[in-house]
Amino acid sequence: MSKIAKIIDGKTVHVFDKSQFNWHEIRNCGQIFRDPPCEVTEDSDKIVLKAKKDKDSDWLWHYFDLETDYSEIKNELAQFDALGEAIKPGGGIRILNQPFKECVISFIISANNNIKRFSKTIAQIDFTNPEKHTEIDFNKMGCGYRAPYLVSAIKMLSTMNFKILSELDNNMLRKELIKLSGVGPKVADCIMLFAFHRLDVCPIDVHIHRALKQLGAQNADAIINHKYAGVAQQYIFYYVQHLKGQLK
DNA sequence: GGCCAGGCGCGGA
DNA sequence: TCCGCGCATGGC
Repeated sequence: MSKIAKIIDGKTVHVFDKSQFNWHEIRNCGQIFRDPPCEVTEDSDKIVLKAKKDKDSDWLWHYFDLETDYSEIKNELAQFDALGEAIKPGGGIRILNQPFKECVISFIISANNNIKRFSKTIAQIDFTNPEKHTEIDFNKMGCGYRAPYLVSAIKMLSTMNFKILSELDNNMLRKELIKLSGVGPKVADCIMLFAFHRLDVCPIDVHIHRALKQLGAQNADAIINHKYAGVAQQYIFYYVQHLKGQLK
């Protein structure tokens, strides 16, 4: 039984360890770009999550990965001197279990785009029924040249089985995901981390490379290949955004 | 006003 | 298999 949180009733979850749950940090570490799928309110001694309409507390439990103790992950990553400082500002980060389709669609749109712009696009998408959006719809939402990729990928998604994909190892899974149009190595890694919870997968881009160098990581390879490399990546991403002062 | 954005698809070598 | 290029469009 988790010491972090407790299911109170069918719609409510209480998170008692406030040091490892912070929606602002979860929202701004680069894994998700929209409002939470539940009410999040803070009490003096706990955080209260209340599920919306079609969701329930079991769903929230899985979505927020409340079984996992992130203090242990933080301790493990803190062995790297270069990460010591980077972990501090985003201590409340958790890696979500995002719905597969939503994750694929979101990260296709993120490619060669900026966060502010594509967040606005993502806010307009109906993720419960993405099949209903046409190429013209996606164009109106500002998807640009990615509109046909999205239509094609969404169609292909309906032939894919999340459970079967879940059983593949990292290399095989990446290979399958790249078959989706608009999905290359970088977007595939994001999907693996944020929808398949492959915490060892570390989406690498120039920012992360630069940040590791800036943090003085002589052992960047050891970090990138660590079993929690993906989580480390999220602390680094948040840390950089935090320093840039670009967080709302 | 020009460069950039959490890259990717495509054609040619 | 590996380059180099073009790409919609708003933010800055």
